[in-house]
Amino acid sequence: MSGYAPSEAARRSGFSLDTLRYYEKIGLLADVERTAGGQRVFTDDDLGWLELFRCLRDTGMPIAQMRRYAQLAREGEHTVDERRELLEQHAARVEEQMLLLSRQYEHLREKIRFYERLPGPVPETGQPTATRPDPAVSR
Amino acid sequence: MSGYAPSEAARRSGFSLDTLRYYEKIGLLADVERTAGGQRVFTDDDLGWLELFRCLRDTGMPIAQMRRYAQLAREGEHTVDERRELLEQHAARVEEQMLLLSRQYEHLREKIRFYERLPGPVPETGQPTATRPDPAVSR
DNA sequence: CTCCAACCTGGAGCGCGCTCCAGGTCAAGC
DNA sequence: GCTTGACCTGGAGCGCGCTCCAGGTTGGAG
Repeated sequence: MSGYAPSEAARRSGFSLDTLRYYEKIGLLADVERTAGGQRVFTDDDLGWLELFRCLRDTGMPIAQMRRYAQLAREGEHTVDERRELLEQHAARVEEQMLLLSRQYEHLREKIRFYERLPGPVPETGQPTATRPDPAVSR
Repeated sequence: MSGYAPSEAARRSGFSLDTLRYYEKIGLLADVERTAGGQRVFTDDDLGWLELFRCLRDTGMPIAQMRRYAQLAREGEHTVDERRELLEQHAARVEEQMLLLSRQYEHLREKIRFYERLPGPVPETGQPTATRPDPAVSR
């Protein structure tokens, strides 16, 4: 139920072996267990952390902040407020990010719609088209 | 109505002067006009391109692809199909990106909700909590 | 016991997208 | 005409997040 070889941990977490080692080196993962011979053994708890890191990474949190979070968590219960705060601020940034992304996605779609309205290799007509063909469309 | 000094173009586009020069250097912006003395003069058309680049950049398109797009556009009307294709494929990637982002945002929210349910500095109870406190939550 | 694939370490290198710098030129205001 | 701040160029440097490498060790299968 617990105790995964590095390759297995990589497979399950979706991070590369190198990344797992890197995360440990910079102090994201701390106290990863070892065999007598020094090979890493990842626990379910480690995998839980990795899942969290993936979430934070996918949402664009810089590593320095993840480190801070992990550090706080290791310091104990008295840091829960700060941890929640950190996550909430991050969530707020993610919301902005999603908003921007969907706005820009709409622009992109608009631009594509323009291309679809082109019937074929007909010279672009209408619109105060500039000398260079392309933009002027999305405005 | 047309003809902006570099600083003005930077202000309007939101890109830094260095970035504008960089974009020209690598061939994103081509044929930027110059004064007799060699200083750049940006047109409305240039600003249109910059707006497009911002859209593509904000949605995560790598510069190499933007370059390709700009190149195609410069080649003329016979590349419209390829350009549309390029944008459509990009839009598809953006959709995936938005999906991933909102999924991970939900995880984040879930995690925050966990913190909010903590009444105070009470030891975490319930759940098969691991030795290390923090993750195990978001699973 | 032997083999070999998986693992270890410290440190160098990389790809991206800028950003900064030195040393020189331009041009608008006085 | 002079000053001064905006601009020019080529090229080096940077911050991030890995990724790769050399050279050595471990440990399970046969």
